Amino acid sequence: MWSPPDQSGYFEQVWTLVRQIPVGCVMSYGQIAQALPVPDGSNPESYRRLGPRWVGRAMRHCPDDVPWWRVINSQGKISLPVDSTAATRQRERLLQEGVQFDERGRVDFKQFGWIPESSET
DNA sequence: TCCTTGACTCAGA
DNA sequence: CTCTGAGCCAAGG
Repeated sequence: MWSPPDQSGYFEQVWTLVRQIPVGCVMSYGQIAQALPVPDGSNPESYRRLGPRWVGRAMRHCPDDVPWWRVINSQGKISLPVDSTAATRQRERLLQEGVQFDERGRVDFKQFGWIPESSET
């Protein structure tokens, strides 16, 4: 959906940030969008709405070296169809890394959520 | 060419 | 806590 002016560049920013998520931690699409700078040609208000979806799109096109499974929605749940192979694989990977799921299949951000150090070195 | 469909989030009932 | 509806733009059938 609605790509930013520089989709490729934005995607790379997303991937770069996702690659920084430590093992055993998770981030939401919204957090990622919020942590990234507002793309040129887009105002903060619109970006607040579109950002998360752009991040989601970036995840769908992410390279193999991006830990996409550490990205979930703001509800702490996997944002993929429950039946899908991808969703199952994501849950398995997170469990492997020590991320625990609620009885309702939710991850507690207070425990596993990761906030970027504002700006890394 | 028109219509459907998106790895989302927030607010309200 | 769970469920619904709105916001926004482009690509594919």
